[in-house]
Amino acid sequence: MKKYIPQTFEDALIAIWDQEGVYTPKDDSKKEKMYTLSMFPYPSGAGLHVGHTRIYTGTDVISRYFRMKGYNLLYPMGWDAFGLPAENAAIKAKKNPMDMVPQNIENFKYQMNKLGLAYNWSREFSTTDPEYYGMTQWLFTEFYKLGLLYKKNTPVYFCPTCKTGLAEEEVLPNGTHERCGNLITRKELPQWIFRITTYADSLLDGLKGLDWPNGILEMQKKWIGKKEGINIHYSIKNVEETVTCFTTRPDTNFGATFVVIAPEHHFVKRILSGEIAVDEKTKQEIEAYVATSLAKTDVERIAEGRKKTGAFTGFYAINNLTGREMPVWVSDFVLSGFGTGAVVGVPAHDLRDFEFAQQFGIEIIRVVSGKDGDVSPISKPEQVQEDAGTMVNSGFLNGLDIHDATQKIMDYLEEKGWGERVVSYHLRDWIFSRQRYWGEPIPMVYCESCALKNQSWFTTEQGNAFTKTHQTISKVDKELQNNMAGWFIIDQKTLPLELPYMESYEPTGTGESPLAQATEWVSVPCPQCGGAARRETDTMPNWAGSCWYFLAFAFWDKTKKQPVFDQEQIKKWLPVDWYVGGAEHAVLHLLYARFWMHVLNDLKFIDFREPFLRLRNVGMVLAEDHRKMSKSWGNVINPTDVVSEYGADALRVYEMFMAPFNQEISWSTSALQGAFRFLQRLWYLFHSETSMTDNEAEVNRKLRSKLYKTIEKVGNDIVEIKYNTAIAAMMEFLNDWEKNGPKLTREDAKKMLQILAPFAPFMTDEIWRNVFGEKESIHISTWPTFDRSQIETEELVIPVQVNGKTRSSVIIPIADANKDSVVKKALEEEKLAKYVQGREYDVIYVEKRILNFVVKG
RNA sequence: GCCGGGGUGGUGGAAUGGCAGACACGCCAGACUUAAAAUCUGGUACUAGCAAUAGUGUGAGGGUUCGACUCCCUCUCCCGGCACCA
Repeated sequence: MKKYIPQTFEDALIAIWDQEGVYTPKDDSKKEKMYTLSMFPYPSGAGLHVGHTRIYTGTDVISRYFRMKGYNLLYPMGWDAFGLPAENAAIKAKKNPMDMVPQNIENFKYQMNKLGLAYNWSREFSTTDPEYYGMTQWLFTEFYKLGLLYKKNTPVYFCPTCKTGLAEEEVLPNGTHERCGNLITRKELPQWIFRITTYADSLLDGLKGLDWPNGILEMQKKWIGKKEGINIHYSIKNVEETVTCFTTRPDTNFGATFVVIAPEHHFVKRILSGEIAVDEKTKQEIEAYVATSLAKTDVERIAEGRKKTGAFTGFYAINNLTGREMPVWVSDFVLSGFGTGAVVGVPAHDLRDFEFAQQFGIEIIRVVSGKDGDVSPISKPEQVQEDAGTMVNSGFLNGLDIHDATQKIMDYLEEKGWGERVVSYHLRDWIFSRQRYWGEPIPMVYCESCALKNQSWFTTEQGNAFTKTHQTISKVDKELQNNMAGWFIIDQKTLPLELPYMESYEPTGTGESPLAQATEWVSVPCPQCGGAARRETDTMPNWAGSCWYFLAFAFWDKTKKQPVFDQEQIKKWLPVDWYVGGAEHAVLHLLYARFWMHVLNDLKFIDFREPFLRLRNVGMVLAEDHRKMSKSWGNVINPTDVVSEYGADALRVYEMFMAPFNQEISWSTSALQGAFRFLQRLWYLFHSETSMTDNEAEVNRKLRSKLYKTIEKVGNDIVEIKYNTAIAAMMEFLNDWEKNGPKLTREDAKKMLQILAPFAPFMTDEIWRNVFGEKESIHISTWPTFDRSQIETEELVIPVQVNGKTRSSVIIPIADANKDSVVKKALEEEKLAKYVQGREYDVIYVEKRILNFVVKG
């Protein structure tokens, strides 16, 4: 019999599929559209790893399924090739990334084809293609016009290894850079800032109706971090100064005994500059404290834990509610970037405030009662009461629940003009410039002489007109326009602004981009006055290209000339129906891409707001030793090696079978061999004389029923991304089919082949063509239908319990599966009789499922 | 500390109120073989028993139910995320 040797047909099929155009079908608008997408990869020099194969196979299965179900499918692939890893790899290899990236892409594509991934390659592009990044730049200019982007000197996170500024989201909790793993510092640099915060509410609202994993939704919510509270203004005794504190708990304000401001607070600056007079000793103390706390690295802050430090300013803030004079302290537990950079201390009801008060001997006043009306004084950290309760010692709030008290005091403070309700967010604006070579050049020009005349794009005729017509979306304010003096958008018709090829492009570390060295490229005439001007030399971050690539797939067509931003095609295909990728992008790519789409929707460029309707996460693939695969551990599995040894189908089936799709798995070569055996056993059955027949009389009816149940289960499991149980069901069917040579009709056998096709595209098409003589690929065949009446079997097995414990079971014709017959039959069983005989009992019968005798006494 | 996910045989896992352990890996025994690999057949939660069978069993304890891996409460451990966010 013909042996199962995948190497003898897999490569040939890749060529046949390509030649027949199996995966580049005619766009058929009569069918319902379906857009399936894996997060596109950064094409590293190392090639695909087995983690990639898991995401891509998972997306491939559902895509192939939907195509067979008759959907008009968009299932593309492309390359996210700008960014630090590509550039760092190129520096190491002493090459230009422009030369290296195409080689890496070639290799990735070759490996993907080897895996039998059914991409429509006519849609392929790389974010580094000038036609593509020209549009990324165009979008940048549109965002600029709206006032969402501006340049400013800003303290930023700075990676000394990568020598570039970074966004908040790129810094890991341990203070290292998300890409390179090295420690981060801070630096003040001129940066392009993307005002994502103006979309905080929009991004939060959009999460509502998304079919995404719970954890990812929660992480985005938390990252946006919306908090509703109130800013309370406290005037400072004997000085012309007001300190504003943000709080979500104004209900406790009768218990406020001190105020703490961040070391960066403007009041501190006024004291240190001598603008506000204090005695020399206090000034020196504050100076010393501020200096040490600003010099602290994040690592030192973390190491210090919760220990409270601080310095007294010598000033007092007046609490209008109580008339109390509250000492104003400086401490670094108050963060300058959150709220107002100042907090009011209520030590009885906030653990941090308590720790601070205890450290410096400040009075503690209880204003909320604890459990059972407890109003005892608070002197230990575990007594600090942050939970709900009833107000005490709080004047007109006494007796109220804290939530009612919060509303009442807010109304009161606003009425008196002592404060106003505000909403605060954790989300920060997005630092959007990188001082690196390998990214999209920012299409802006700076003209010194126009800057002196306070001219900018906003003062041009075009700028004026635009700002007027876009007032409802545009968040441009006067201050921002003044900040942008001298800055002009390059003529959009000249896009793409191509990245110059440079012999030497290493990062400088001075805060200046390597592009500044490309003197010819940098100097341009000013679009406004025509005088000498300079191009912006920073580039966009690696996230830029991935913020809209899923739109580009809708209209990209390699077989045609220069693509245009085709709103009709976008409308037709978007949003993405199924988006598959790792959970590591929870607050990076997935937040940024949503932000761009919200803006584009406001601009009416697109007719939807949320780009990804369904998100499914893939679990990591660990090494056989349960550690992460890594060159240094020497435990890396290369998928191409696996394919040459076992074939792509075995690898695919193995990775889909090992565990639920979203769960982490450890590599297991013996389990992979099990997947290979499964395919091999099927192969033999499809090549055996005795397993199939053309004679209806020889058909095994039970087997046919099992087949139809399996077809149904596999289809259901695929759309629930339960690939492991889909494969288990097919294995179960195989076991039945193998036993004692029961027969299927050839037509039924073909159905079995079809439901396996999304998982094992090579073997199934090989058999489809060579055993069944089909002329067209199995992959463009229609998902099997079946006669439902054939599913029902004639007999049922009904388990019989006594007091909920299973003691026996009865086999009964389905027509007789009513309570009386089942009970009668059960009582004939000797095993049962001994539990039931001579005793009183109730009977619970669940139609066709179970029988339970409830014996009394 | 807070948020999210989880704890089931030797291993990966299945079952989401109705026969716990499907399916697979591993292991044991057998067949084929000079032998090994491959392949095939049978067995494989734990305890007692030659066996039929009985008892126990889904992290721990309690509850709801005729019936709980599944629902509720308390606790515990593991994984992921966030964390001096006022």
